[in-house]
Amino acid sequence: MARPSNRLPVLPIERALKVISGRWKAVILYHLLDGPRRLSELTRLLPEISQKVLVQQLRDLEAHGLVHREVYRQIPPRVEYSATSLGLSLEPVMVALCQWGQRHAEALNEHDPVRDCIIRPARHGVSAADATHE
Amino acid sequence: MARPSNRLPVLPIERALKVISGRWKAVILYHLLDGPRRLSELTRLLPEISQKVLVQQLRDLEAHGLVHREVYRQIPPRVEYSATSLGLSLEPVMVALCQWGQRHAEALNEHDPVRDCIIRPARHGVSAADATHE
DNA sequence: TCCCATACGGACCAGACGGTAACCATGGCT
DNA sequence: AGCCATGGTTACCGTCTGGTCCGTATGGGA
Repeated sequence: MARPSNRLPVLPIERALKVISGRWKAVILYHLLDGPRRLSELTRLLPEISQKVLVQQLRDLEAHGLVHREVYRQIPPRVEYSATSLGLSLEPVMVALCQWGQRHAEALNEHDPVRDCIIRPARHGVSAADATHE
Repeated sequence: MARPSNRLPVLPIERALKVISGRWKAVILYHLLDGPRRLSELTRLLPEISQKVLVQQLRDLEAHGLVHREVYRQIPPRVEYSATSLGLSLEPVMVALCQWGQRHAEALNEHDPVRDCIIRPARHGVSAADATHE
């Protein structure tokens, strides 16, 4: 973890929201659910995010204990970001949020084509129970 | 509903987060789970929020279909805010967020006294199945 | 006539947040 | 010497958000 985690809200729900409601945090976390990713991988997976912002969001997630950052001293450098167990434990909550978001979209502007849920909607045989770190 | 709901993010999870992650929205919504509340009631229940900000948050919630605003033309004026069915449907998600928030608090700074969850942790005989509006 | 309660609305402001663009350090390869 | 890839960082900036303070409209009651 980077810093001793600056003061978060005391109410659990506000704390939870504060921790995951950054502009790209949910999407980033989603891409880490399947295992570690290098920064360059994430950059390629999420071209809409500038690298600076990506690093920023990752560092926030790290500071809040959701993401682990592993540096391999190689040339060229290799840095891997992975979800901690705390980060992984957020998945069901994210799924719930996603499902509610779909419901919300249907309830309001049903004319809009309902987009696929980025958070896995239903898992069959998945292997997200490995490198957990922290 | 106030406005036709300005464009929300397309990804369901981002949409959900955008809709509920205002500074006071979760807490406000919590207080509406049990039924309609007058603005003055909410002001008294949540003294830390200035009335202007309270109205602001309520109007956002209304614009996004989570809250219904009922005006009674009386003197002095009477305005009641209540959760719509869409708003009520968010409760389980908020509970999940709250539980995860507690877990997060314990995982990081367990020395801090774990605060009670503002979102009802387990309900016994509750009557939140009434005025639903929308 | 003045004051009260209710339910706002506008002016103004400071900080957080996200975004662009450019720069930097390392060491291998040619 | 110059270029490449990786993984950053720094400077700067515009917008959004929440916050304070104060004004306003209505009509009842003293």
